[in-house]
Amino acid sequence: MTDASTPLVVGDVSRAAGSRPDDDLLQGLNPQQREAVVYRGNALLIVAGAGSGKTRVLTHRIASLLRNKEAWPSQILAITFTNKAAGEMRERVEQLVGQHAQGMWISTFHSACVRILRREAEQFGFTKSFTIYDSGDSRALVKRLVKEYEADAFGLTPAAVQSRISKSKNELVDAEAYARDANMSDPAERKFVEVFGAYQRALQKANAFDFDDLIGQTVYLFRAFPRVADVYRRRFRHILVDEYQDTNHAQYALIHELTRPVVGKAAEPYSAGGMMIFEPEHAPELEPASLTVVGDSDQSIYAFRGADIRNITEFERDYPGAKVVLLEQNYRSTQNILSAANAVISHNFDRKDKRLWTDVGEGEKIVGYTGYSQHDEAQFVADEIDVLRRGGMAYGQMAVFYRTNSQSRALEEIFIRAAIPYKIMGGTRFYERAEIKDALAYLTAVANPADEMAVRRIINRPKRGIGDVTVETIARYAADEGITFRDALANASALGVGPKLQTSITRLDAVLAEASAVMLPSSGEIAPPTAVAEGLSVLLDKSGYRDALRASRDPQDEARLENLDELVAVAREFARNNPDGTLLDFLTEVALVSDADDLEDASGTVSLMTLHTAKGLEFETVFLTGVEEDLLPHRISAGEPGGPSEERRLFYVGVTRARQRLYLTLAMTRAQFGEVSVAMPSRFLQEVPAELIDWRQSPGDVNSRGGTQSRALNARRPWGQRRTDDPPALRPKSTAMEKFPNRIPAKVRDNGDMELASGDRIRHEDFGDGIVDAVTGEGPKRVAHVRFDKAGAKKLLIKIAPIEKL
DNA sequence: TGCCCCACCTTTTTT
DNA sequence: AGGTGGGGCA
Repeated sequence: MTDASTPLVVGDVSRAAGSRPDDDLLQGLNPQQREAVVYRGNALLIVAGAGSGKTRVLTHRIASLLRNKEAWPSQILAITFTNKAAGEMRERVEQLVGQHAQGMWISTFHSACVRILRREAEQFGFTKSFTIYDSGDSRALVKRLVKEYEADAFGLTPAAVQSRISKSKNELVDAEAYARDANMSDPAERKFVEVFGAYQRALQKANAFDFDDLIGQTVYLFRAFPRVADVYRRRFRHILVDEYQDTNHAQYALIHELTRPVVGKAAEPYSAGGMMIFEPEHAPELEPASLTVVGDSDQSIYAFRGADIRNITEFERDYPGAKVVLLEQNYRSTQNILSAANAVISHNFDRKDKRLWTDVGEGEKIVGYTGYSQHDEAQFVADEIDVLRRGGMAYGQMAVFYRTNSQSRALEEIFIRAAIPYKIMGGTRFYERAEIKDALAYLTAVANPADEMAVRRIINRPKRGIGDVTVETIARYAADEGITFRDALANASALGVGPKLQTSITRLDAVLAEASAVMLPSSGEIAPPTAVAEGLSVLLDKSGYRDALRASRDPQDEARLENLDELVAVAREFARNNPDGTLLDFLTEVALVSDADDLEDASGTVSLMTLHTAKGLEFETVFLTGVEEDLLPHRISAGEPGGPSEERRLFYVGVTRARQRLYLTLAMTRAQFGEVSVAMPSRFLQEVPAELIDWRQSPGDVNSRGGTQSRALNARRPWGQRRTDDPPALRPKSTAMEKFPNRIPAKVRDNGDMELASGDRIRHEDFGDGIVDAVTGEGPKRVAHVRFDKAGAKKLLIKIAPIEKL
């Protein structure tokens, strides 16, 4: 996080004569890639298809700029989508140019903005110790305000309010601007304006930014203070943006601000919040910085949160004279996989045609499988992983993708039973766990005492007998005295609360003060690198937080203690990597780093993740599960403009992650909301040319019950009886193509409105005869509770179960 | 104030 | 189905 603060040098940077110092950087690049590396001009758009080596091109381009002495490291700003991508890029540039990589800014939009805002916060009413609200924090705040303003009476749910605020900010429309254009004759709209305004005031009061503000306020800063903007325009001469198709309007505007020409005359020497800026006495007017963007509109999957695909499609208009380079040769996947991807994505009508190709050959066919249930589907995946593993493929080379996080459950259950090591990427995040948020709130209370939310969060954790009534008393006292909530804790005796409460409050105040002394030593002293970890331990121990967990009889609290230990370990690790890192640096990193970023220890385990998380990754083998209507494409996308296309791109992203083997799997029934429902094969399956898929079990097979047995049933057999002599991969290939020529079968097994009542006798293809105990549910979701003579009690979905009435 | 039970809502994706 | 939050009661 620290910056080498290289003095800014502008002007002639001479080129070495003779052979280019970057010759070796061009080795092994195809002509298009080479052009993308060597082109020099104000604007360059690299349209990079999946797997076309864009990271290579980007890193080599940066290295080339450095090697040729066309730029100092400090003049380079490279923006990536995730911290992980940033780390990888830095590493690869370092491999190419060694120490010269230091001083470059390679980071996400959010991290870059935090660095700028910390330096400039005082320019506009914040202090540099501001904290960052993640979506959970924002949600909590919105929720409180919705309640306070009784906005729910107008049909405004916290989730809706939060999303509207976020969308608005992504369009650079702040609370004031929104209020100006709002339709104030609509009472619900008026209410929203009120809440939006209150939300923003609360953030300001807490000296905090939410995710969207990090970008939006930086843009505001640049526009309101051109002199500040000029500092960064002079500094960053080469700006590179990865995943440009996923930028939203605010991010677009930020880049636009940074790539304006510097028109103002250089002002007097100017120090920007710690960054020493040396400006030559006669700073010349400067050309705009050169801008390189890389993107693929076919991989735009974040429109739902404001990403604007037009940023890439209209790049040439925004930057006249821009050069466009197309990378279509794919170095990742087999031709079969690419053909499937090309075929599916070509169904999106509003795109420029682009066809990925490779010279590595056709490769294996795509394998299709249809399970009876999601457990059955998961069992197939587990069995295949087992077979591939025995064939020599490492677990780390295999990944399972799904559309929604909830789908991971069934997979996990089966994987645990099959003893397959796996790791869930993303998912329920470590940093969203209650105990971690508590611990971070303690740290925040120390780092940014203005953050009332943080103090409120921890004031009664562990239980100190400080309830709502007392909290409000403190809040009122703070307001009356004109001090912060945090400072009010120091005057417990003046609050007019009972002696027991006074003691509790004073103790908490003392703990916070002690930790503060450890982590934020008074001026002059420098906190040792371990200060954060030590301070955190002080907070957790002396507040009684750990003791309370230890004393608890809730078995989950054991795990919570371990999580806290892990957080302390993270703090130590942070200290190792950032010897000068402060408490604020730590909190910043934690707020901006997602779990998806720590993919390092995924070796040796199968990776499970959502399709969104999968973007930018690649695996030898990919299982794309739940390829069903209403799931992929997701039901909710149907109603949104551009939704179905975006889902198709999501499918495309998933398919193109696979290097050699691709599995497309689905289930005929899926339990959702605790209810079983019938699933239909996804339309995307129809869009894959039939000859590319080898169906081990097609939807047609399942519906006609071709004598195969449910794997879920296999799985329930005792271990010894498992048919190890019949591993799935060695089974005769299905000839089901004619039964399911890649068309959604017209004859799904359908019992129609079969009437069943308790007492009826039925016959099931697998379970034999039984008697109906009860029927629950309605319509197509009616479920029969059946006691089978041999197989015991089962619940069956009447509409599709292979049963007949006797 | 704290605990327990019930109702409800979830499940789209994330920096 | 499972988790969370709110409300009511001790």
